[in-house]
Amino acid sequence: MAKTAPPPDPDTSVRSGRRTGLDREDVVAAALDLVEREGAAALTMRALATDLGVGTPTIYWHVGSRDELVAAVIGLQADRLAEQEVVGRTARERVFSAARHIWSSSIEHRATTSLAHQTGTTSLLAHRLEAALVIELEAAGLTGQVAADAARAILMTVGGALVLALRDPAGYPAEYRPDALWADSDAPIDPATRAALCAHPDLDGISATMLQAVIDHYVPA
Amino acid sequence: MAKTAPPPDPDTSVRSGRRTGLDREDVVAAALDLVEREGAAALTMRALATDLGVGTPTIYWHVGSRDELVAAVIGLQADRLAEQEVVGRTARERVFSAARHIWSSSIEHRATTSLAHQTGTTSLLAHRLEAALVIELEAAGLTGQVAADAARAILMTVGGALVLALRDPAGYPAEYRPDALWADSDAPIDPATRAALCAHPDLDGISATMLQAVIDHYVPA
DNA sequence: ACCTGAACACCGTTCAAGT
DNA sequence: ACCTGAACACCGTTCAAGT
Repeated sequence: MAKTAPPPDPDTSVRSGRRTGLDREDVVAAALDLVEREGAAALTMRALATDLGVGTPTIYWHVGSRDELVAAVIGLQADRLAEQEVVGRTARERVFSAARHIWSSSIEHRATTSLAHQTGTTSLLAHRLEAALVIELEAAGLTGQVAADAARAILMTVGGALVLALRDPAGYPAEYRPDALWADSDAPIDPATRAALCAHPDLDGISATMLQAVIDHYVPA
Repeated sequence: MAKTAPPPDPDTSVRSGRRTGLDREDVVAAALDLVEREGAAALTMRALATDLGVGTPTIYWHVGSRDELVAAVIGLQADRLAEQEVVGRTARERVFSAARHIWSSSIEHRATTSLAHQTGTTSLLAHRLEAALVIELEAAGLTGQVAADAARAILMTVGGALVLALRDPAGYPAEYRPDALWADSDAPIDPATRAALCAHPDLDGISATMLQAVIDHYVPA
């Protein structure tokens, strides 16, 4: 539903000579595509330029710098996520729905989420969904500081689960992986507990449970 | 209380000629010091080599690669954090104390925490304090899956607050800062709520409140 | 206004060569 | 065993120059 730019003048869209008919919008979309395809680390100015068939300085002309490009990419992704519809009949159900959208879309587009995470632009990525959350909270009767606190508490719950979900065990040496740490730990811990700590956690389930608890605490039934 | 290496042979400690008397331990300690002093981004192999007065390849000889160096740095910081003592009389108080250690030390050493965050080694940084948490949970009567779930829920709560606390507003363009996003947002939100969302959140307070709620949920009184 | 080739100062990493 | 100088292939960024 995002407003799409009208097609450029046919004469300039014929990419003869130096004009490529490239738009800032095109550059940002290609960057997001690159991240989703090949991961956050693959987003280099040169790789993006190659994808678009232009020289590297062209990217700079359109977006200014890599930091601005990243911000624009995260912003675009945020726009796309904002299309998701909040469902549910009760206030609690609808708040839960909005919060779960943040969780599931972050997992689904984990490369982009990681990019936001690494660059500290998470608030930008979450902002639209956060707004949806606040609207539902207000519909449930919360306003002012209480609504803001509730929104933050919910965001913290989702964000905390994402920190655990998005860390890449393949990213660092094997002896530093969580399961190896617990297996090798000399802490006086019960074997059953140790086994549970080594196992792959059900983050989706824990996250949902905590989310429900936080929402029940803030939103009246 | 970490075992310190005995002083090297006096003859080799005289840094004449090629021997520098440098240890892997020294390299990692200098790297951690560099991060704490100048931030996560300042940790480059060349800067570290300059700090230590050696050539860059020397760093590689001692630590292998930058990824391994980062893992070792985070591990060293984890060891230092582990010295903090858990206090409190009741089980809930002690679990709360252990969890707050994770929060406060992460804030206090935010540069190192950011480094762990960016490189996906958070689990490594938190592991020792996590172990302390599990020990207190077991002392409170939880074992196996329940203890592991409780530990994860507590970690998620702390981690979520850290995501919000550690993002650097100066890092990206002004128009993408959280307060600007809320001020410019066209979402139908009550002015009082909007103002509360623009204001600097009391993360320390929210974090403590949520932590207490999670602990009360898992740990019997 | 839009785009390029060529260069700058960085980065992680390697490797033959020294002692 | 430990350390170096020099190089490699990358990176973000800039800039004079083109149309």
